[in-house]
Amino acid sequence: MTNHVTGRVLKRAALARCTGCNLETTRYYEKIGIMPEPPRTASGYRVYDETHVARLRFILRARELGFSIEEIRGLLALVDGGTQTCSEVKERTERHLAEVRTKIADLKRIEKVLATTAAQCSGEQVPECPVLEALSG
Amino acid sequence: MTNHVTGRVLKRAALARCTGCNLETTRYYEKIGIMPEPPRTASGYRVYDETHVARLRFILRARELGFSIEEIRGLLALVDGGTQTCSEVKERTERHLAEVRTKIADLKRIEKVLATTAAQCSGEQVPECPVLEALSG
DNA sequence: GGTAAGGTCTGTAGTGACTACAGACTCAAG
DNA sequence: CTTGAGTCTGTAGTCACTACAGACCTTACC
Repeated sequence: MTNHVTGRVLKRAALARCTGCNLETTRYYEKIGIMPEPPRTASGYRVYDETHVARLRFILRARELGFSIEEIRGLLALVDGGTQTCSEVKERTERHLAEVRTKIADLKRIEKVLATTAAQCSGEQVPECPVLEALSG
Repeated sequence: MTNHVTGRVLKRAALARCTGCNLETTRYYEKIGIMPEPPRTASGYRVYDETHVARLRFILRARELGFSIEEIRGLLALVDGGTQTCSEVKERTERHLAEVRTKIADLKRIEKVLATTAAQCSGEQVPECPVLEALSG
C-alpha cells in the first residue's frame, strides 16, 4: 500500500483503537452519513487519515456529552459549511444544556423518592414493604 | 357482556386512559410477561379489572423511577412470590439508587462542560468557535 | 512457495422499550 | 342497516449501536 498522503494511514482497527471507538461503530457512522466514505486500497480496505480521526473524535465527544446523532449531524453541517456561525452553535449548545438540566432535575426527584422509601425500610420481614407501597401508590 | 366480577370492568382503551399508559404498551407488557393475560369476552376482547390497573400502575411508576423492565420483573416476582422479603426489595432499591446517583454525577459533569464552553462563546462571527473547539479537543 | 492466523469486507439480525400501522373483525348508536 | 369507533393479530419501525456469518485479503513464519 503506497502512502502518498503525508502522515500515517490507518485501517479500521487502528482508527477504532486510537479513538476508543468500537470497531463496528465506525462503519455505522459511515453508513448513516456522519463520517465520510474513506478512500480504499486496491483490495477494498478502508484507509483513514488524521482528518478522519479528528472528525470521529468530535462525534464521540459530542455523543459523550449527550448530543443525539441528529444534533451532531447539525453541528457537523455548520462545521462543513465553512462559515462557522458561532451564534448558531451557541444556541444549539444552550438548547442542549437546557435538556441536560431537565434530565438532572428529573433524576434528582427520582433519587429523593428512592432514598426516602429505602430509608423507611427496616429490612425486616414486614407484611407491607414501604418501597412497594410507594411504587403502588 | 356480563359483569360477574365485583366492580367495573375495562377494555384496552379504558385501561390505557385510566393509567395514562399508551394503548399499545399494555399489549407489549402482556407479550413480555409482566402483565398477566386477562380474560376475554366471547369475541376475544381483553377484559381488565382493578388488579390489572394496580399492577400496570406499579409497572409505570417503577419505569418512571428508572427501573428497567428486567428489574421490574424481579420486583414483581418478589410481590407475586407472596413472602415479600423486604430486605431484598430494599437491597434492589439501593442498588438502583446508586445507579441513579452515578447518572446524575455524569450529567452534572456534562452540564459543566456545556455551560462553560457556551459562556465563552460571544455569539459573534469568530473563526474558531469555543464550543466546537471543546468538542474537537 | 505453503499455510495458518488474524484483519477486513459485506449484509443482516439482535438489543431495549416501546410505538405505529395494516387489514380483519366486532360492537353500539342512529 | 349502515357508519364509525374500538379491538384483534402480526409485523415493521425507532435509536444508537453491537454482533455475527461467511467470504476475501494480508502478513508472518517455515
